[in-house]
This record gives sequence, structure tokens and C-alpha cells, in this order.
Amino acid sequence: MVFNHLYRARARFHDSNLILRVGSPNLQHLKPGLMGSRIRAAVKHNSAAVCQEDLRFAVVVSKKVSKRAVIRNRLRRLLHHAFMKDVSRLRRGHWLLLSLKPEAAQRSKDQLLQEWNDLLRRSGLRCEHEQYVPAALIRAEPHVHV
RNA sequence: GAAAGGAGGCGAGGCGACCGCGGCACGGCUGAGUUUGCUCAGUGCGUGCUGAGGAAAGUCCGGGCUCCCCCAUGGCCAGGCCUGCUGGGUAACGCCCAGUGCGGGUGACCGUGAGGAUAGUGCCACAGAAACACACCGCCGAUGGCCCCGGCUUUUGCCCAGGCACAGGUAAGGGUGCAAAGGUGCGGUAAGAGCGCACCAGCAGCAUCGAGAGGUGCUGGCUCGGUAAACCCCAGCCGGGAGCAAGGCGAAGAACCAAGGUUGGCCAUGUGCCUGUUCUGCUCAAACAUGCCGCUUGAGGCCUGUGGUAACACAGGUCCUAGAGAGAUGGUCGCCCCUGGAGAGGGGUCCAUUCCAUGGAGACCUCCCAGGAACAGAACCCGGCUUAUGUCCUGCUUUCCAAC
Repeated sequence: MVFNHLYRARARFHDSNLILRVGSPNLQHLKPGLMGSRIRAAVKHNSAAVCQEDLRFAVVVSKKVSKRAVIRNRLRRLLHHAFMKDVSRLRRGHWLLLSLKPEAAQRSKDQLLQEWNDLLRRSGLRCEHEQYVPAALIRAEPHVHV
């Protein structure tokens, strides 16, 4: 449900190897397990405020990229680490879904990181000043196929 | 010193910090219930412990475990085996160890798909005369046959020299072929041939050594093509099928049909088992990989001792070391270590030239830079095999060269 919501989102940014989809948070789509107890308590009081602060990120590495789980994991970790590096400088209130195109397995580390930076710049998510990060969802899921 | 052979080991150098991920424990927080003690569930929170391999791989063998076929035992037959020198090891194996034969190497050593072709049947393309059976070329033609010089004789006939290649002999030589009926030599013969002899190879018998495969010696008659991953024979072994998405518990859950059931076959034995409190089977339709168990303590690792050439076995001690459920191990930094640098500085010392000095080489020290890999990622668990991988490490052995 979460992924369907994001796949229908309008804001998409393409590069040769990556696709970044940006959607607005919709907490009703989340299963209870994906929400911490503290968040759930906060939602009860003021749902809109939580949505403005929520920032979630997912990486989708399809089996089309590589059949070997080790390579998929390596790509996932690479982009995950890149996200964590930038997380303090990103605008709140968005859900992000990053997909890899099948050719990404052949690209080098630096090439992918360069594309990631380009995408962030074009999407306008990065702000100049740092923000306090209370709790960001850092959940990366290697996704099989749809 | 060089070249080679073989054995064993290691596998992101070591220590630490931070961030991130899987699992477990405790605590916190949130929610529900509550007999107000607590219990259950969830955690984007905290702390601690712990977290891939020698091949985790290929899925090629052997097992454990689980369910189904199917009530068990014994016998005979059928069936299966990509088991096939001998002896041992092992839970078992097509694996391992030791040995034998054969082949290769100067040697250390290496390779070996190594039962039977004299139980029988089949096949041996093309070529070739012939592929369990022969005569194309060739050689011979002793013995028969024909022709014929000469001699004896009246003739018949007899003796002798020569010729023909008709009958026939031969398997030496040529040619064909992966393969042509033991090999070499001497004798022998018309020509030849195990026809005879010597040695070698092979076969059979006897003796002897060995646990055995086999080894050694003697004697004998002289001789037998290949193929069994062709059928087959012999010996040995064997219930079959599916596989942890096995399977069990829980949750959910609609309807119908049949009444008996049982191993590849046969026989025998037994007071066999299940069966209307719904077992079992078939068909149709629909839904579903969602909670818990199975799940990691095992033919387990390490150390010591004893037995054994060894594989291995036994005894004692010690350790517990991933357990996810679409699948977790990666980054950054610091110090030390190792390797490389025709990078910088210092430099005991050595060499050359005209002393001072200049030029060159350079053990070692300091700093700087780069690097510390490859093959590859647990998915129920073991024992093997095979394949992939490194300027890696440590003993041992052989041959050649040099020195003593």
C-alpha cells in the first residue's frame, strides 16, 4: 500500500540509472508495525504536524538489476549510506522512493553517488541549513519484483 | 644456487572508536486485559552479548530427519546399480588409507574405467584376397601332369638335363588396415612354416613365499585377434517415492460421491492392523505461502594419552560458536605491522680522480605517498567428491651445478 501510494506519486526525477519518486506522507497507509509507539501517540494529538516532520526513504533494487542477493545488498547499502550522510540537510515532510534501473549493476560506485547528488539538487529537497532530526524512518527494503 | 615433486596450513593483517544492519536477553515507552500481584502484544528508544566459507557453490554420490505408498516376518523369482584388482577404515558411500599389477619419468614421484572374450550370441565401417578365417601380387612346383635335349633299347619302357605353371604346396616377403594369427636368431626345406632348437613374451601344471591381489622358481605342450560405456555371465549391494514450501499444532473452512482397504509377482506363517465417536480414497470449485514448533548439541570442534605403517578407533579433559524467513556482516577514522616507491632528507662506509675537494654507489634511520587481495554469501543438518580462487606461508624429498 505504501509503495502503491508512492508509485502513483507525480513527482519523479529520472537519471540514467536511478529514479527518485517523491510523495507526501499519508500515515493511514502505514501498518502499525511501521510506526513507533511515540509517533502513534503524537498522531493522536496532531496528525498534520507529524506529517510535516515525517521523512521516509526506501531503496528498491529489483532482481532485474542482479540476480545475486549480495550485489543487491551492496547497492542498497551504498545508497542508504549516501542518504544518511545527507539526512540532516533534507527538507522534512516527504516520502522518498529510489529505484534502480537494470543497468545500475554495471556502474561504478562514484557514478551512482554522483547521480544521487544530481537528483537531490534537481528535486530541491536539499536545504542550506541543518535541521534537527528527531526520528527519521531509515528503512531500506530490497524489493523483489512487482 | 637452479629446476622439479609432494605434504600441511591460512583466507579481508592486528587492536580500538563511531555510524548502520540481523538475532537474543534485560530495561524503558505505548496499547489491551486485569483478581492491582501481574499477563499479552507492539516498539522508528537504551544497554549488553553475538553474527558466513574453505569452498557456504555445483547438487554428483552416501546418510540422518519427516510424511506417503503398506500389517509384519521369512523364502523363491522378477527388477535395479555409471559397484567391479586385494586388504582395511567408516553410520554409509561410487569416499579415504595401505598394498599388487600395468603404463610414464634420470629421479623424488605420477597416472590407472584394473572381474570374465576358454559359457554363449552379436559386431569389426572404408580399404583389403581374407576380420575365426583366406590366397591378390609373390615364392615353389619336391610329388603328380604336359612338352622336350641326350643315353640305353627294335618298340613298349627306363634313366637323366631343361622348360611350362595344369593339379597343387606355402604363409617368409609386398600391399590393405586400429588390428593379419607370437617376436628375434640359427638350423631346416622344392619353397616355406614352432617343423626343430636357444632366448624373450604368453598359456597350463606343480612347488614355494604372502592374509590376499600377486611374487619367485621348475616343468610342459608349443599358441589362442579386438570389442563387455554390445547383449550377457560371475561376484557384491538394494523396499519405493517425495523432500523443511518435508511435516506437526493453531487459525480459517463450502459442498458431493463410494463402502471396505493393503507391497512388482507367487507361496508360507502369525490370536496382525485401521475401520460409522467418520478412517481412507477420487473428482470439481475456491482460497492460501500470514502465528508457533520443526531450528540447530552434532556420526560436533579442540587438547592430551593409548593402539595402528596409515585412514581411523578408544579413553580422559575442555568448549558451545549465525539461526533469518524474499533472506542480516558494510562504511568512516586513529595507532601499530607488512609490502612497494628511479618520492624527499640524513648517512657508518666503498670506488674514481690532482691533497683540500668533486662525482658516483650505498647497509641503515626519519618523513611522505600508495596498497593489504582473489574466488565468493549460511537458508533442515552431517560425511565425501568436483569445480572456482592467491607474485600467500611452513616443513620434507629428488635431480643438476658449484664449493669443502
